[in-house]
Amino acid sequence: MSRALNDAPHVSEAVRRKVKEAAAALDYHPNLAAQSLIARRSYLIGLTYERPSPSYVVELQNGALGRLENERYRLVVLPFNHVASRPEELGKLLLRAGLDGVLLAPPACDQPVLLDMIERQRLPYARITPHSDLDRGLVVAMDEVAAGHTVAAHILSLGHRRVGIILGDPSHAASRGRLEGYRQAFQDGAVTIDDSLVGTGDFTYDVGYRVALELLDRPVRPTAILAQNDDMAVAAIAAARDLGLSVPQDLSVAGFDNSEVSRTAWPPLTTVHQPVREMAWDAANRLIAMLDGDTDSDAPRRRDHLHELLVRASTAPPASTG
Amino acid sequence: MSRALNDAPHVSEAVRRKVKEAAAALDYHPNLAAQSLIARRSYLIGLTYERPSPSYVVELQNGALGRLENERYRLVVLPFNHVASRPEELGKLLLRAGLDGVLLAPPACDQPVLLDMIERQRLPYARITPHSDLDRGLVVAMDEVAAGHTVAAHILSLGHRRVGIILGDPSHAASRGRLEGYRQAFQDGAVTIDDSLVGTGDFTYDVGYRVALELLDRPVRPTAILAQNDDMAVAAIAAARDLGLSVPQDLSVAGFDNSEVSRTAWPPLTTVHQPVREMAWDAANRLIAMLDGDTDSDAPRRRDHLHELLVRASTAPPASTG
DNA sequence: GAATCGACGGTAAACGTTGACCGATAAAAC
DNA sequence: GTTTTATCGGTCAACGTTTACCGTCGATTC
Repeated sequence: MSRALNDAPHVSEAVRRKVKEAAAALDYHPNLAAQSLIARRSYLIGLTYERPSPSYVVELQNGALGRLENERYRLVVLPFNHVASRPEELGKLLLRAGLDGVLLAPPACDQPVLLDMIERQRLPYARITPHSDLDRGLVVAMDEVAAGHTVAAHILSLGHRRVGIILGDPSHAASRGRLEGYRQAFQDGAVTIDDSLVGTGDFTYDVGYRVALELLDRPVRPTAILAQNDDMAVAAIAAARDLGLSVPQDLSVAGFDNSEVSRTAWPPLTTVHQPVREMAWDAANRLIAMLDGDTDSDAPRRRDHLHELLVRASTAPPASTG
Repeated sequence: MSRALNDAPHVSEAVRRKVKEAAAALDYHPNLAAQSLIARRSYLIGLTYERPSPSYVVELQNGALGRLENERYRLVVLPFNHVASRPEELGKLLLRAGLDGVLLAPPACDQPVLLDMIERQRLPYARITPHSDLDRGLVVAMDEVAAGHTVAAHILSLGHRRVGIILGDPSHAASRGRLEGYRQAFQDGAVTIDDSLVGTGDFTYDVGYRVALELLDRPVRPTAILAQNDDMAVAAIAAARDLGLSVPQDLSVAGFDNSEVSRTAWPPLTTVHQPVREMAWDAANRLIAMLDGDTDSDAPRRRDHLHELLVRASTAPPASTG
């Protein structure tokens, strides 16, 4: 009887205890499929991401799982590459997965086609650090522009004026946001960005290395490099070392993400901490609140988390300011 | 009608086509809970692991997901810390999760209590690199002893005789296996392990750093350090640098895992590649075969994958041999 | 042209749980 | 002692599929 296990009323204590004992003795576990069928819930939450750095993925997962712990919900991981070129495929995958809700990390969270699909099917979703259509769905955001501004301002305040930039994957809106932040900081400092010192990477070490080599091969070498994530920043350090330059004496390098490599690299990277874990927790939290019908309509649909600049040993004033 | 969508016989082409069109028009998706109920299957595969390095987790996941792609099965991640001290809790978690099968990574795969529980409930499972009870369940293994032997033999062949060792978490049987491999290699080379140069870490950077500092503080400093994973090896390099030693001139360092940091570190780490992704793929493959009833009883229950020594720039002959 | 056979479409039971409903029993009030 | 009420335990429909079964219709064969 479901009433006994469910602690429902209209059941005597004696019967309840007996039923529970029997259930324990038989290692009885209620059939989740039947419960799902009647509750019209699968108790599954999806998490989609696209081949970013391992530490980012793990932070995302741990954040979401931290909230799901002690809940009935389980987390299904659904990595998917090249969303930008085939958003409908991901949509189908998500809709077929029988989820109660889905957490969308970049760049999936910025695909209008995808959002249209899952909205049509009324699949609840939360977006983690989206960069477009910020009024759609539940949004957990970090101000990428402000973060970009902070790290660029740090470099400028050290006295650097010839600054190289390694952009991330252009399909990630984060790349544009961070660049916009750089621009504003440069404007504030009355410095102009030298477009010839802006290279495009894709967030990977290998491409970052190549782009860094090109930047350092210029007749007037930059004295600092702003990389849009840590992997590319570490690559820039390696490239500098291979050219006989030492960091931070000959070249300052700043990264982005506060990933594991930023701490284990030498010198440790100056970087920007993104509270990925906290944001994933928050996204899961808000999604669950929606699913469980806690209609706190006073809760804002968007929530901003703060970034943090971590100044470590990879940045210093330029050797000779002249 | 299920027959039309299911491509079953006894359905005319016209009707089948009409049904499929209607289904597509309505964005119809069959209810997975109802299907699960009747099929007595949830089409969920669990993956349990315990707080190892991010790259290891991601490799595990990608391997398993690679096999699950284009299958009905979905992957549920179930990290669980401190299994050794509370295996029954993980057992309950797994049994309540409504899984069709579960992939057990270390150290969960070496908990007899856990295996007992899930066997009693007839939950199929595959174990990835277990170290005890190798005859229980489906086993995907790598010979840790042989791998330890290989890397230790490499260090000895370079001429090192005073070798420091940083062990991993003692609760991981891998730590013991690798150490046993070291021992055999030392024995082969007629070298004795200096127990005062053996420190115990826990696979993390921070503890690895502390242990490395202690080892390098000895009156007779080791000329090489064998770390049982890459994070601790990178920590050892950092510790050496902080003491004014350069790697590999003053100290050789070898790691384990071929993780991302081993490639991005400076100098790049000599390490042992564990085919984690392949093993996870294989484990998922064998688990699915079992679930789908492909009773290839001729398939061995255990399968060994090969390790590979990657010699990079962090190891070299000792500066002065004597 | 009638009978048999095969193919097709419809109907209904089953999966394991929940929750509403109903009858019965015991307790309380008159 | 009888009526009312509250509480408990049991029964049954429902969730959305799948699959077995059955009836019917058309086609083929004698």
